[in-house]
Amino acid sequence: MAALGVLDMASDRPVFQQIADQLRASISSGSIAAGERLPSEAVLMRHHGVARMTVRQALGVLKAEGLVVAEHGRGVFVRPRPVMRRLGSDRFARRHRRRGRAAFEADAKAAGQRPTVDQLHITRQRPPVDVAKVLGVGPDEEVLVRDRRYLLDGHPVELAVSYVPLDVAEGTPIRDPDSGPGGIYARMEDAGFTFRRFHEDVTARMPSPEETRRLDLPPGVPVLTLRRSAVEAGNRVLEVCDTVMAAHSFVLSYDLPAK
Amino acid sequence: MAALGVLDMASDRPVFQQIADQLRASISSGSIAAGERLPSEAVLMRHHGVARMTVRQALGVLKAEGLVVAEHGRGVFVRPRPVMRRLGSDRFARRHRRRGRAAFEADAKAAGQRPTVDQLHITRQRPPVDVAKVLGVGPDEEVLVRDRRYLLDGHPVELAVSYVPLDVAEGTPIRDPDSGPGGIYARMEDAGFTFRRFHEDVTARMPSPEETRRLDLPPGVPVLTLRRSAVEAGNRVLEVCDTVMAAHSFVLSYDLPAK
DNA sequence: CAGTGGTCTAGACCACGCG
DNA sequence: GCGTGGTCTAGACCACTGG
Repeated sequence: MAALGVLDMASDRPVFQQIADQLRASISSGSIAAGERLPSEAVLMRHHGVARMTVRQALGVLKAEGLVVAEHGRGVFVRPRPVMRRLGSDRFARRHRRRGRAAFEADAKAAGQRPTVDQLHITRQRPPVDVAKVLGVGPDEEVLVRDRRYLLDGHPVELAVSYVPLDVAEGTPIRDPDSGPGGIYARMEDAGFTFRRFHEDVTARMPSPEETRRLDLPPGVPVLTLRRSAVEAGNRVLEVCDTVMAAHSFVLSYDLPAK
Repeated sequence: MAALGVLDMASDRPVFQQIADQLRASISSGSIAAGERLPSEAVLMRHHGVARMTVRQALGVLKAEGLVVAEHGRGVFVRPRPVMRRLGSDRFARRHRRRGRAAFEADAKAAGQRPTVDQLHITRQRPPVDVAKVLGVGPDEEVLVRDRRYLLDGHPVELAVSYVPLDVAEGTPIRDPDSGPGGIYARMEDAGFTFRRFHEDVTARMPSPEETRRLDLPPGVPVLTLRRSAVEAGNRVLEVCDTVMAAHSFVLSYDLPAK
C-alpha cells in the first residue's frame, strides 16, 4: 500500500512530514478512498519504526489540512466530500420574495434540502462600530439585532446576524421571531421600502472556538464570511447582515455583467 | 498577565485547551498586541507546571487558528493584521481594458501597490474534466493553458490558471508570454469576441503543500478559490480561470442589482 | 554563548467504539 | 476486553536567532 512506503532517513524532510506526504498521496490518488479508514497509529508506528508522537504529528498535519477526521475509538478517516450548496447571485431576486421565499429557503429548496432556523435571538443593541458606520447611525444608537442559525436537513451550516435601524424595523414584523413568508426583506418592501442593490464582501478565515461549536465544524475547515448591505433606492443602507458559513458546505456564485 | 492565568485542574477541559484559551483571550483583548511575542515555551511550562509537549499542543491550537506564527529561534508572535486587498465586482469593466489595464493591474494600482507576474508557463494541455465541460470541448481536446503567479510589491498573493480553447487563442497574442496592455480579455476583444458576462464561483479551503509553498503562506491561513468563466454574447465560454488567493490578503466585493 | 522553537523517543493513563 | 485515538510526562538532540 502506498500509504505504507519507506522513509528516506537521509532526507532533510522531517520524518513526520514524510509520513504525512505518503498518506496525503494515497488519499489524493484515491488508494485510500473518501470515507475509508487510514492505517491506525499503532500500525504506522510499527511499519515505520517511529514513536507514537511522530505518527500523531503526521496525522495532525493532515487534520489541519482538513483531509482527514479522527473519530475517538474508531480510527482516522478520509473526510468524505460534503454536498455543496450553491448560493446563486439571483437569490435576492424580488420574484423569490413574491413567492414567499427568503434567500436561504430558496437555495435550500432548489437543492432539495430541508431548511430550518434555530437559536433565533432578537434584541436591541449597539452594533459594532463598523456596522454603525455602514448603517449611518450614531455610535451609541441602538439597532434591532436578529441573530440566528440556519440548518440543512438538521445540520448547522450558517450563522447570521442582521442589524436594522430601529426606524426601519418600526411598524414591521421584523421584531417578531417569525418574519413571515419571504423573510425580512419582503417585510421591508411591504412597509414601502425599495431595494436598489445588495453589496457583499466575502472573505475567509479559520473559525473561532464558538463558531466551531455552533457550526459543529470538524477541524481544518475554514469559514467563509459574508457581509451584506441592503441598499435602498435613496442609497440608504436598510440592513447589514454578517454571515459565517462552513466553507466545505458552500459555493458562492456570482454573475458579473460585462458592462 | 492574563496570558499567565491559573488552570482549573477540576475542569473537564484539557489542560492544553485551557492554556490556549488564556492565550487566545489575551490576544483578542489586545493585552498581547499584534506583532508582539507570546511567553516562551519555557516560561509557560514553569508557570503552569506542565510538560513541554502540553505547552506545544496549546500553541499548536493557536497556530492552526492562524492567530500566531512561530519563528524559529525567536519566539511565537501574534500574527500582524495583513493589508487587505479588495477585488471589486467592476474589475472586469471594459473601461479598464480600454485603458490598457488588466484586472489585477487595475486593482493593484488602485491600492498603490506594484503588481508583477512570474512563474508564467504557457502550454497546450488537456484541461481537467470539469473545465472541459464548462468550455464545451471534448474530453481529449487540448486547450491553451496560461499558468502564472501574481505578486504585490514582490510578495506572492495569487495563483491563476487560465484555460482557453485553441480556436479562440488562434490568431491572438494570447500564446505569447506578454499578452499586452489590458490582458488576454483585451486581446480577445481585439479579435472580435464580445463578452456578455462573467461568472464566478467562490469557495474556501485549506491550502495544499504546493500552494503553501508558492504563496509563501503562514500556517493556519486558508485560501479563497475562485473559478471564473468568461461568457461570450453567444453564450459560449471563452475562458475558464482558476484562481487561488491567500484568504488573509483578500476581500472579494460584489454588487448585486436588486432586479 | 544562552535562549528560542523543531523534532523525536518511550513510556503512562484515560475515554470511546464495538463486539 | 481490546483496539482505537486523546492527553500528558520527562527527557533528548538539533537548528536558528541574537547579543
